[in-house]
Amino acid sequence: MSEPARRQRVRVATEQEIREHTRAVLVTRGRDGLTLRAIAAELGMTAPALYRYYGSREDLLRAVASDICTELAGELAAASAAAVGELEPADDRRVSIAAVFAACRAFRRWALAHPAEFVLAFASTDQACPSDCAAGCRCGHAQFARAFLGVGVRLLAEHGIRLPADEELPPELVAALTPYRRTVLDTVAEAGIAVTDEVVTVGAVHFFLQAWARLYGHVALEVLGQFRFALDDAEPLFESMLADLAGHLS
Amino acid sequence: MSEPARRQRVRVATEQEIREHTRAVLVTRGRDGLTLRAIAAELGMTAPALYRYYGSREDLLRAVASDICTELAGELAAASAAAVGELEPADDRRVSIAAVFAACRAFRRWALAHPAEFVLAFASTDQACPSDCAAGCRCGHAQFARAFLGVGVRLLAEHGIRLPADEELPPELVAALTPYRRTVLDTVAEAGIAVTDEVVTVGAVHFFLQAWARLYGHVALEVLGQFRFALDDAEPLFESMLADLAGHLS
DNA sequence: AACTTGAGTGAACGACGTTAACAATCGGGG
DNA sequence: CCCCGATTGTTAACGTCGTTCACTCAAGTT
Repeated sequence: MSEPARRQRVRVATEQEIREHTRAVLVTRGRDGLTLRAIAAELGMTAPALYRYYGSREDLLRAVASDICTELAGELAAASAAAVGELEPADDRRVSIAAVFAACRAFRRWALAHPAEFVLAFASTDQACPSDCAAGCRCGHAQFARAFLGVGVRLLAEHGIRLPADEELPPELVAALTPYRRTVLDTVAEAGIAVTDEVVTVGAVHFFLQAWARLYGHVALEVLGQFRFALDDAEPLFESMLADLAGHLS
Repeated sequence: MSEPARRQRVRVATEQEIREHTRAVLVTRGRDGLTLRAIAAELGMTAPALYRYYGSREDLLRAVASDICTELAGELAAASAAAVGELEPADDRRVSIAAVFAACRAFRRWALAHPAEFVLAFASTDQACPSDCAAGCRCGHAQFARAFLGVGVRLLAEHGIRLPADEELPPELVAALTPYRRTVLDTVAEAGIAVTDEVVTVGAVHFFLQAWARLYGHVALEVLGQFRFALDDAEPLFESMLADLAGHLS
């Protein structure tokens, strides 16, 4: 029975190799130069061979975008862990805040260093989820959100954070967020992070989504070059955004 | 001498007609169906004729994106003015805040109603400014920012708003923002809005850019469908963001 | 009336995504 | 061992794309 498994293994390896070379072509030749023939040539193949592995160019790009999100999620977790390692473990909540900051800065740095990949994975309509992107979805954004949730939930769980109580939020906001709160709880539990239900409040997921929108907004504007009309260097603006977020948490 | 001017007029009219039909094709057939042949067919022409008016497909799309920004800027100003008209003029600063809110809501509504145009004008790398997008730049984003500046500066000028003094901001942030502050002052003066220099502080432009990043971040995520992993309806989240912005202004 | 200029056409080029028909290779069962 | 079916790759080709070129034709100038 290892025989079909063997075939399967080399097939999966080829698929991965295709995605890696696709990323390489994306980086070196830009999005316009990202043709099937260029990808195949880099692999020593011809373009139609790619159709043995992916149903279409869009399928392939979707898979690559998912790869990018996975890799980025790992980098964020690593950057976060590294930042924690540099601090005294007894330094209470500052450690957790530093972990979140490190992940945010790593996201910005990565995006600026990999603009083409950022646009493909985070600023394209193409590779949106297949409609029912819910709880266990492995698609790009959800998987990537999990990385942020990891550090964020730690911050919530290990140190009491002042956030608006559910009663202070407008009822329609609570209603809109409640399903996602359940998703977060499931995701966190599945990830093995021990956390009681009371710590992940609706206010917490609200803050999380707002923070994500700010982070994404800044980084997307900067990567797309749409801050240049105002700023040469957007880093101080980014840092002040982080400081403002931290202020909400104090 | 009216003869060459006449030629010029019909030429300009044709250029505009081309851009209008380009938008129509973008809306009806989507970005993938936006081919030169489709555009030309809608005009009763053939594709090569378009090259008499635009040097390339990208040139044309850039011009269309600029058109979109101009139109949107007008809509935002109109929505803002309409909201002001609905209130008692004596209602102090609430009027100005309502004007800003109306512009923000109009931006979101427009983006959701015109996703393809939003992506073309606000989420593409292609049509970035020709590098020196500075003071008098007529390119998309700057022109569009002017519309927001209009309502924002009113808010600043007519009613004292509590914003951090320049000394409270990190010095590198002040340094990064000071050139843009001058640009804003010039833009505002050029637009005929009477405002003293003291009202447009570095803190004010800082708040303006932060607010723009939040607004853009939310709307882009929503239009690109990247909130769906969490929310069915992002409007309550949007409204809570506006409320939070207003809180910073109180 | 001859000449210049500008707008528009049709044919064509090279490259693209994709499909179809065909060759080679590989693993498992008589 | 050898043949068989599946898998993986090839080449040739189709239709469409952006773009260029050579050409026509009408309008305006002198």
